[in-house]
Amino acid sequence: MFPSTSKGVMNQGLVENPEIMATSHMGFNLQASHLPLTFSPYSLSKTCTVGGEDAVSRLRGNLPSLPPDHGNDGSGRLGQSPTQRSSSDLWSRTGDRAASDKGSSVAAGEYYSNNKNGPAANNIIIDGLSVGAMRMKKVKVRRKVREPRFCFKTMSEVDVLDDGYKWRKYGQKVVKNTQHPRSYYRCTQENCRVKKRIERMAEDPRMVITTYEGRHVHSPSHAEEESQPSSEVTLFW
DNA sequence: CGAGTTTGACCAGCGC
DNA sequence: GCGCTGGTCAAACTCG
Repeated sequence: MFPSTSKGVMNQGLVENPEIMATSHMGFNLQASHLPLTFSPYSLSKTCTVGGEDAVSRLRGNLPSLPPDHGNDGSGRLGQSPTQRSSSDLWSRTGDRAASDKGSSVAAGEYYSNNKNGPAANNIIIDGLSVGAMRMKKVKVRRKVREPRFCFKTMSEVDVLDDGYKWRKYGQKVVKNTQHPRSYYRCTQENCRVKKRIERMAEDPRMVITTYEGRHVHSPSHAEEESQPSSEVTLFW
């Protein structure tokens, strides 16, 4: 479903929004209790460190959810203003199907291992963005609907991170070349089609790879009590 | 009893 | 065209 890197789709020279934009579009929220944490891309184009001892905690609750159709023209690319475009020139498009489809099992390991910084404690490293595609099944017709995707890895005992949203598991699959199954979750909020995949790295089972797909059209279920002042968030760079 | 999880089956895309 | 693989569905099951 998502173009693989091997097919060269990733290298068409297209420019996407900085991944962090997509991150905020998705209303991404992460709890500090799972540090250390490392964001990673499907492929490298740039590495940014949202440094700080409590970077993750500051992340939580401070990434605004995107209005339902903002920034997505349905073609799989995030909408960009000229201003955004200029800043995104530093970023190259990553694959639409990076961590899925053929080779994805290794993909997880390969793409993430590109991060040479390693899981530095309390540092968040974001080095890429992938715009993905997803299939939607309606009756017997599955149509492709591309959604922005964002993935990161955390060193955590637990698989499912508390990101403030409520998820419902809808599938589990053992992917090739990995001993750990990949779990599929959907946001339980009505009309919210955000999904996330969770799997453990083959190379390092302590590392949990979480891939978000889509954008939340609502606030975190408990954002009110746990969100921080928006002034603390510095996810636009 | 409702919500969430498990799990086998099914389907689509891709490579050969 | 066929086989492989990842993603999704949905019935059965579990849990509170």
